[in-house]
Amino acid sequence: MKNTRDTQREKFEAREASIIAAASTVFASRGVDGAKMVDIARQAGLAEGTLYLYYRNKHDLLTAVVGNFWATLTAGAHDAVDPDANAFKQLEQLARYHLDALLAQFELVQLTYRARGKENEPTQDLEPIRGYVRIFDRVVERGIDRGELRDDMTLWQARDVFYGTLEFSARTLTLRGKSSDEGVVDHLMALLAGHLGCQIHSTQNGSAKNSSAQNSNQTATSNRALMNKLLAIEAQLKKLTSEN
Amino acid sequence: MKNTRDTQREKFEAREASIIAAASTVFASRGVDGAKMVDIARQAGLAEGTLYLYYRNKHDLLTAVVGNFWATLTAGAHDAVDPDANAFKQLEQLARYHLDALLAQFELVQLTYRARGKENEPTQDLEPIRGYVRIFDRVVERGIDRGELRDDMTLWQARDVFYGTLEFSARTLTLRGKSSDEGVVDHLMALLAGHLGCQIHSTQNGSAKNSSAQNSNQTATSNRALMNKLLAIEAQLKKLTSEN
DNA sequence: ACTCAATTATAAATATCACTCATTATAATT
DNA sequence: AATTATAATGAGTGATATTTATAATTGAGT
Repeated sequence: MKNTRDTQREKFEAREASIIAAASTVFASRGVDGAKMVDIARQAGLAEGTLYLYYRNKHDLLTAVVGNFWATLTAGAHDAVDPDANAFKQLEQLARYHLDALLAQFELVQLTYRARGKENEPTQDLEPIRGYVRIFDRVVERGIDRGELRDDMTLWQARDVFYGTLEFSARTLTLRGKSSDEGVVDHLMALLAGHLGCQIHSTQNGSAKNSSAQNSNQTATSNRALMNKLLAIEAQLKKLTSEN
Repeated sequence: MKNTRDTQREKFEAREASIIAAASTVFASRGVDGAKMVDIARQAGLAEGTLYLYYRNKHDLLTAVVGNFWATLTAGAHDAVDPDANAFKQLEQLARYHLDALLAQFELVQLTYRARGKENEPTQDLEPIRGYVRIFDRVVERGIDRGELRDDMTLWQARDVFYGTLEFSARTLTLRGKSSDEGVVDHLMALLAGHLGCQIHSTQNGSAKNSSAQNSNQTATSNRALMNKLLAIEAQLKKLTSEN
């Protein structure tokens, strides 16, 4: 019932996978320009021409490698994020996972830039990256629904802060030869907590103005905000004691 | 007194500049792989072989183009930042200038990634970028000295947030075909203001331990915990007052 | 003004790969 | 076993980065 047809498919996909694996290591170690198609073929145990039965050209192969990389990351990210945690915890988990992954395989991240040639087809090639980014989006959207994150944020801007910061940090850490976090995630989370955090839902704190995106962050989790809160409480306490 | 020696140098540098100019346009329009050395040579009014008297190979030429780009940006940035403004204003000016520059010449930014082959020589090729980044550093350091920014921040982390966010935003905006700011700078500045802003000097909030670079961000995160505790207390208080 | 050496420019020659295709090997079907 | 269909191969082919042998240019010293 499944005999030949499926066996063929399996064989095909196995070979496809072995090509991707071979190409990944060769691209990562020698760089795109340094990677010769013959080398990749040999590494995968194939003749040069055979490669072209599976991938139209070098660029397509690169695209496949990059896509595979991000797809793998996506799978890992799902495991890394605890579905029962609150939005901040989830973002922190995602950030930590992301940074670790970048540090571990920075060469493959670099390849991503080669796969996007110019400003062109936003079709298939970017799809796996989109899927990866969507994880962030879902966490944030869920956080907003639950009232844990402010609902007036601009999603894509938050996204760029998140991924932009982490990627640049990864580059810096890689250049310095560090392979550890160095507090980057804590730093980023503190930054985001102050800005994306939602005070509106958790309190009845009647400062009506903080729905305006521009200046609400000033009130965020800063020491000043804490002090204000303390002063408010102190005032209430005073009122209470004098009433008694 | 300056006769031949200087004249030669001038001639040499003029030709060098014309090569860079030609290469910049060809690289930017056709991409690195699409750019043929012959085309660049012709564009610069030279024969193919002559190029190699000025630059060892295509990659060196690319590096020179990229270096020139960042050097130009550096010059522009100096003009864009008002030396008399406060640190926040300066950062905002720098951010706006940077984002505009990226949007205007995103192709050249992309080239930067090609010039950095692998994790290699942090020698000459990165130098102009370093110079550019140093502008940010100086603004921040000056802000700290003047007490406008907190002195317990980690400079390189702030830098990565700043440039990482702006570059990713530029990419997003470019992909969407927007050429305007779209509030990105405002957003970023609000974010940084909340986190880099100095309350220590304006208040006497004596958290003496935050001079240690490593766990200062922990303190920032625990502000959130503090706030939560405060909110809980406030709620209890409210209940108390309403019961009376 | 004229050599001569050094420098600078040139285009033809070479080397390197990505990619094609005619041929061979393998598997499926009868 | 014979025949057909499918997959794999590696010796070409062409494009182009880089080299190099040759030519032009320059400028100092006479």
